[in-house]
Amino acid sequence: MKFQLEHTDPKSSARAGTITTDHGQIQTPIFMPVGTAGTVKGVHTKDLKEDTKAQIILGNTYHLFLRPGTEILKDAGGLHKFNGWDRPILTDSGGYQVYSLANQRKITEEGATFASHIDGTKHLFTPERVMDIQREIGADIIMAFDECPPYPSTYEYAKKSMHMTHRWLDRCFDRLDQVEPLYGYNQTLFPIIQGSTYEDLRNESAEYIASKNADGNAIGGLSVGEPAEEMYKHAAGACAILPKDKPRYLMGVGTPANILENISLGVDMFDCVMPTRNGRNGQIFTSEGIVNIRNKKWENVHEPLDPNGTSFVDSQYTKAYVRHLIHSKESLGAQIASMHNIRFYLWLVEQARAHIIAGDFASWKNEMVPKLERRL
RNA sequence: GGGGGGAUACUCAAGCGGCCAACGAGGACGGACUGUAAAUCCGUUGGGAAACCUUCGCAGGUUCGAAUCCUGCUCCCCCCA
Repeated sequence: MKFQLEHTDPKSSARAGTITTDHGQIQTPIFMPVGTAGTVKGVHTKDLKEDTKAQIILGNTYHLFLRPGTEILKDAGGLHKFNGWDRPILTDSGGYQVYSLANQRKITEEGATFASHIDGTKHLFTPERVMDIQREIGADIIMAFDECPPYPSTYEYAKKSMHMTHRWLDRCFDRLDQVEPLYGYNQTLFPIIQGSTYEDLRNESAEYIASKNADGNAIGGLSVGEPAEEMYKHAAGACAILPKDKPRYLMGVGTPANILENISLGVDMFDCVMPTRNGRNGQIFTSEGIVNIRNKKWENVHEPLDPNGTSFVDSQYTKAYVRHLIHSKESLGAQIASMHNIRFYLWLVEQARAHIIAGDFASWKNEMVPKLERRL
């Protein structure tokens, strides 16, 4: 994997660049739709490619390991072959599940023991095992196995956890050196900054991660319930330390406004379940604000979901119709909402990129953010 | 014609003397959702800010007290002829 930094905004830290992988290029800044179980829920790969214009999607190590399991993925020839997505894929390591499935896990220096949320079976994830599984899944970008401490965490806990994540990182790199990719293309490991919301810890972590000289770096431990200002502060702190010539990935972020603010701070890559999950639950993100499509006020509004929308679902379907579908629990409603939201997120980062290249990103961003946060 | 069962809030449906403005489900309305245990979860749903007022087919009655017991009426369903 290679990263070419092409433009930097004169009035902010926003950047535009190109990531090149063996499955194609990614223009940054980029939003990556989440496809936990090997699918971006409710959206065909054809629509994902041709309509939403997604350039890279996520998968999840923990979920894919439990089901369908790595034997089947290996026999398929890796996740790309299995799900028919021939563009880049990034897999999360399962570190976030260590956090979100907290009530059924145990963390030790060796690794994390989980009880499967599907059948209760116990599994031990070590950094080595997680690297092996990610080899078997075969994503282009793979993530270090980390611990994402909850918000808030005590300083002592955050510090211990961060140091353990650093030791786990070394083990990830060691393992990766010993095991070749299985499918004939390269895989790149991104290490992850931790340290909860403690500035000194986060700086220490960023220094350590930067010292690894990886081809890309991730900012973790944020978007776990902290105030947005806190997130921005720590994203900025990370960007100040991480190398400029490598892509920076802020994990799990966020709202459209969050994304523009973080692009402004120097972040290049984002992922979030929001456009898909919230879309399934009736929340439509638009160029004019946030629409809860279930609300009665849209009942008889026969206008596009987003007047400036660039997905075919925007010209094809009206607010009143999508409200009807969501109310009726018709799966097409969830599908339309997901497609619209993903296309909107990608339109947003495409616009950001265009404005960075044009040199007026900062003023455009300041104009957009209040609109994006408006409740319609 | 004879016998039996039933009518409860927007709908379905519990309750069968006081703890009932009335379980539960659906619907409706509103909210939440940030590296997906989520096509999920939460709240409200007779009126009123409240004291309190009006509700359980209709009309009477028994009782300190009735959606619950009694009488009559009106509708609905089932079985027999």
